[in-house]
Amino acid sequence: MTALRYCEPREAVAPSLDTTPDCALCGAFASATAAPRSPFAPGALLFRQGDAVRLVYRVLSGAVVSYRLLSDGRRQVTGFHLPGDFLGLEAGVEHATTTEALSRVDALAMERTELAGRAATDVGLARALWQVTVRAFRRSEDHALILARQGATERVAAFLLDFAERMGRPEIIDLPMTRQDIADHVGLTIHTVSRTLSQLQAQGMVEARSSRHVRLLQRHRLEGLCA
Amino acid sequence: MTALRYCEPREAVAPSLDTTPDCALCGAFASATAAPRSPFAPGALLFRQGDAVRLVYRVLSGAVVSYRLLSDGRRQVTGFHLPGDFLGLEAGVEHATTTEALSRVDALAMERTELAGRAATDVGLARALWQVTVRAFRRSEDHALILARQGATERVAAFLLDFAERMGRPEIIDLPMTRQDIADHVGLTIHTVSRTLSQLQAQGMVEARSSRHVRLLQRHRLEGLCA
DNA sequence: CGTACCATTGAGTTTTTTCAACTCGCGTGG
DNA sequence: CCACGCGAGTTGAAAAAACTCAATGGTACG
Repeated sequence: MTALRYCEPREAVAPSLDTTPDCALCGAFASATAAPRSPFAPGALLFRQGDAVRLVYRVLSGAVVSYRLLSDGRRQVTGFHLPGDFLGLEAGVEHATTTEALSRVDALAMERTELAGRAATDVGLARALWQVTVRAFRRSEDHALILARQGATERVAAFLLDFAERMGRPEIIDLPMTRQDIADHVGLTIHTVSRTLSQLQAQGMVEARSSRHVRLLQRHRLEGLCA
Repeated sequence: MTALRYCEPREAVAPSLDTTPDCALCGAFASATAAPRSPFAPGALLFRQGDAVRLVYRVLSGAVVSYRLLSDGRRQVTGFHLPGDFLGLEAGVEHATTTEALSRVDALAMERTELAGRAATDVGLARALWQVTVRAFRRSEDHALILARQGATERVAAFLLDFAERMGRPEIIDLPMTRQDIADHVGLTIHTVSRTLSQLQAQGMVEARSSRHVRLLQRHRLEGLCA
């Protein structure tokens, strides 16, 4: 069940300073005085950039996108969130991103104050919060590296591989986001993303069954691109 | 005194979920069974990418650069560290970066196991560790945004402003790193960085007294570039 | 004073963006 | 049922941005 992914991390990101894997956060959400929120419809906002952090979430189903809007209207997609992911933990007192449901989304909610209160007495929970943040940091640095140093082909390939990995390496990946979302995530225009996908398909690495369903035909070649 | 910067953060990055500013980490380093390490000479490595995390540091003086080497020889500078900064806290069991002294560097060292042990019983310390990581995460996301969406001029301007800010906004900023270091940080080539600086100078926003000493003449115009 | 490293600058090339046109799929309303 | 419109996606051609290659200039240090 992918909802438990962060309790059994398959990423090679080890916990910080100590090595205790930890599911305290999952437990906190499970036992929280939090109702499973009524599901979010596609396009619904879980929270907005600048909002005070009241609730934090754990995604149960569906997909979510987080982004920041720039003053000149450009948009930076900071990440996509899948079942098992936590939302809002790495925020300050204000949310740094707007977070929007891409599909129908079920999530567990928890009061930030309740979580903070528990962490103040529960060292295991405090450590878990830290670990989630460390993972988010690592993910962000990996992403920065791609943005700083890779061309369009590498960026798109890396995105596809990463997303497939997080989906559990299915035969065909079902992309819940638009090309624009991808472009705003990997720092390209929608045109370049589209062209690049067409090129990957022409080279036989990928098959686009429809624009939202992509089959990865030659994972090793894609991985080679991300050197 | 800049060495206490992280105890009195001037960044607008608030602590996570709760608002307690916290200097538990400073205290931990101050009272650690850690010798102030003999200073590092310029070019000396504090640790290497892939090393097990044995010691974590707090910089007292000098400047430090952290970077990751890619398989194809390219290099991504993840950040520069100044007095007051902590090094190695956001790492997993292995360091994700190589960290190198740019100048003569004095630092306090602490055993990772000692810090982890204290954090296991000291909730305040655990929270401080989390907050430092949250800040690193925010910094990384801000950086990713620049890399994803900004042109050369904006990148260089943002770098100069950020560095000046961290130095305490001196009249003239003294860059401890080479052009190559800057280029590898902002995701450009050394040539583009150099050209861009020349342009900023031609436009009167900056004065290069020498290649390592830059005076910011029109901060507002530079800030305008980073819109 | 020469060597080595860092930095700057110019010229040509590559990559990506921009601008524009066109296609596809899908739902709505005539 | 079909025409229409709309948003999403694709593709081509021209323009802009950044990179590569190459040469030159500057500075520190032996």
